[in-house]
Amino acid sequence: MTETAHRTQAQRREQTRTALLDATIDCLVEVGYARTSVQEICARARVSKGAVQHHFTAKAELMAAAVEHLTTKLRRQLAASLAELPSGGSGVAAAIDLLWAGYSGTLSTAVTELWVAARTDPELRAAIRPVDRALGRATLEQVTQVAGELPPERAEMLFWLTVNLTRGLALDAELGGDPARRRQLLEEWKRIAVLLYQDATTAPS
Amino acid sequence: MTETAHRTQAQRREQTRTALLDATIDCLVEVGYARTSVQEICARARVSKGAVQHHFTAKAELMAAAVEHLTTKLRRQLAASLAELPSGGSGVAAAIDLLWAGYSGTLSTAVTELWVAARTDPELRAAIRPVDRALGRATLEQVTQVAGELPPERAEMLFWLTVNLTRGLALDAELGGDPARRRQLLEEWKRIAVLLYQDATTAPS
DNA sequence: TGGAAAACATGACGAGCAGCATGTAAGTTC
DNA sequence: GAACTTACATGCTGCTCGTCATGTTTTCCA
Repeated sequence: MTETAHRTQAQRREQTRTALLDATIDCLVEVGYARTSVQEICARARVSKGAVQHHFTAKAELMAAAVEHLTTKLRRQLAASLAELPSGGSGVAAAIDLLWAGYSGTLSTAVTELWVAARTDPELRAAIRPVDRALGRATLEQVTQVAGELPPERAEMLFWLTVNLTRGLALDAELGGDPARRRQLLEEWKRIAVLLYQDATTAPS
Repeated sequence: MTETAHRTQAQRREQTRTALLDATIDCLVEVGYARTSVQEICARARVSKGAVQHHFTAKAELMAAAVEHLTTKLRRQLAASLAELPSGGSGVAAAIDLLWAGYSGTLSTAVTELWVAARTDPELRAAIRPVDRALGRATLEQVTQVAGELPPERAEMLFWLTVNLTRGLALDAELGGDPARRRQLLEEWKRIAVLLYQDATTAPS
C-alpha cells in the first residue's frame, strides 16, 4: 500500500499521467492497437475516464504522448546497454545482440503497433516520425562510437542493415515463427558483419 | 458496363465473393485493420451487409478468407517474376530485387496489417500461420532453384536473411522513411549477398 | 411455367466506443 | 480557514460497430 497522505499537485499530476501512459503501452502490447480503448486504459491505470479527459483533450493526444513516453523508455534501455560495449570485432557482434534485444522486447512490440497504425493515421504519424528519427540517430551515434575504426559511412550501413533485419525478425517473432531459425539467422548475420568489419579495417580502400 | 443479363449461380457467388475479398484487401491497405469494418468493405464491394452475412458467418471468417485470397495473389505474383531469373551471381542480385518488389507492394502491406492484428487475435493467427508458412516455403523452393550451385543450407540462410531484411525495410517504408536510404541499403545488401555467394561457390568448405 | 432454392437487400437490435457536462475531493494561496 | 484552483469521478449522448430476422430478386429444375 502506498500511503499517500499528502501529495503535491505536481506529484499527483505526474503520477496519474505516467500511470495512464504505462497503461496505454501495456494495452498496446496485450490487446493491440485496434482494441486499445480509453476505457481499457482507464481500467488498467485505475483511473476514471474523466482523468484522461483532464490530461489529454483527445485520444490521439494520449497516443502521441504514449509514443514519446515509449521512445524515452526505449532510448534509456538501449543507452544503458550500449554504454558498456567492447570495441573491435567482438564489439560488433555484441552490438548486434543488443540491438536485437532492444528491438525484440515488449517496448518495441508497442512501437510496431503504433507504427502500423500510424501508416493510415496522419495525426499519429506526425507524432511518431520525429521522435522515431531522433531515437534512430541517437542509437546510431552510440553504436558508431563503438566501431570507431570503421569508416563512418560503412558503420552506418551496417547499423541500418542490422536495425531493419532485426525489425523483420521481430515481426516474425510476433507471429510465432521458429525461434531457433531466428537465432540461426542472427548468428549468421553476426558472422557476416564481423567479416565485413574486418575486411574494412584491415584493407581500407 | 458489364451487361450481366444471365449469370449462373456459381458465377454470381464467386463474383461477389472475390469482390468482397478484394474490397477487404483494399480496405486493409487504405484505412488499416483497425478501421476495416464490414460496412466499409460492403460499400467498396458495392454489396449489402446481407451479402457478406450470406457468404461468411462472421467477420473473422471473412478475414480468414481474405488472408488466403491475399496469399494466393502474392504467390502468383512472386512465382511469375521468379520464374524467369538468371542463375549465378547476377541471379542472386535479381532475386533480391524481386523479393523486395514483392514484399514492398500493396499486397504485402495488407499482409503486414493482418500480421500485426493477428498477434493479439488467436483466431486470425491460426488462420494466417499455415498459409504464410506455405508461401514462405514455396518461395524458398523457387529461389533455391536459381542458386542451385550453392549449398542448400547457405542458400536458405541468404533467402531468410533477405526476406526479413526486406520486411524491416517495408515497415520503414510504410512510415515514410527515406527512400534513398532504403535503396542504398538494398544495394549494399545485394553486394554482400553476391560476395557471399561467390565465396561459397568458388571455395566450398 | 411454376415453385423451390440460392443470392442478395433492408431494417432493427444491443454493445461498445469517444467525447462532453456536471459534480466532488484534494491541494494551494492568502 | 476560506476562497480558489487543480485533479479526478460519474453519468449521459450520439455514433458506429457486428450480428440477426425478415423481405426481395435471381437462377435453377422438373
